[in-house]
Amino acid sequence: MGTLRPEKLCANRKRLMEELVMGRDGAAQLRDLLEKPTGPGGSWPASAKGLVVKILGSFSASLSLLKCTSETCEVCKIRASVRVGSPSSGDRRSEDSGESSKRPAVKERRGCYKRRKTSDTWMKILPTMEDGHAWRKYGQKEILNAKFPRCYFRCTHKPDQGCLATKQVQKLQEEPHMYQITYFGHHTCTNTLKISLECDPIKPYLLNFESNNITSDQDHHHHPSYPISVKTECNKEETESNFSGKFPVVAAAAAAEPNMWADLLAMRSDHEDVISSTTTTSSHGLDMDFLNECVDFETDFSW
DNA sequence: GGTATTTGACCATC
DNA sequence: GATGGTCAAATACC
Repeated sequence: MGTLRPEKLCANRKRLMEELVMGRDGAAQLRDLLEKPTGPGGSWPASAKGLVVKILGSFSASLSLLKCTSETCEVCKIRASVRVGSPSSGDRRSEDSGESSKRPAVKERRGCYKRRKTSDTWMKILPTMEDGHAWRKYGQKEILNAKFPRCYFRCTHKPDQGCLATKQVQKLQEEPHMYQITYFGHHTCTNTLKISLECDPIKPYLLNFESNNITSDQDHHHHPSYPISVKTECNKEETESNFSGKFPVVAAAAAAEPNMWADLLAMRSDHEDVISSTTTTSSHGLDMDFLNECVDFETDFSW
């Protein structure tokens, strides 16, 4: 796989963010207008009607962008394959033979060999390779046409709990501070669920997730009420009830879908310049308005 | 001494 | 034969 720049991963994603920001700004303006006295005869001013059209347009555009199937978008390609893929047995040979059957008739060139993306495969681009799980490195390879080697990790709990989750981590060639992380399989091991906001200024939006008595990610989806603690400042921890009281949507979504959050936060970093000029930011640097909006939006959209 | 990482070798795939 | 993924012995670290 060649090296990917985040902005090349999906130009539509960037546009999606811009459309969502426009929609949010429009809604805010509309709210301000609606708080003012209505015009003669009790009718809303023409500017309010124009804003409604603008907002509807933004959200329509956003929805169509979410249907992105761009050939240049690796994320979309992987997700598309995930949607059509069937659960794999974990047998690499059978997986690869399955991929061959879907491949175009044109034989791929050498160096284009890729591990099959199954229903348990997804990719992220993040400023850190930390994701709250314990991984053990088992290999590293120089990859053709890639500046940085690819590192191979498997779950630390594979020997004792048989957890088959693995991941591959590779620095992006043109953005060495970003990591392309490809996950294979879900964790079936048990560990502790904790969400902490890193205080490292280099990665101010990172959330760490550790599950507590969770038997699988599937269970995690079905029971979004696992104990969660959220560190909003260094060495200061908030209880789940405190946090969920302040940010109920964030807490629920974090419990329900940690992977989505990593995606979301990476996306947020990409668009920080756009967001920061239009939204409020909490004391620890995490833009809760933005997160809440994204959560509201994303929870209605299943990949 | 136990655990994690490194790295060359092996194997499957193309 | 080239490439990517994994294994496993050697090494490093705590």
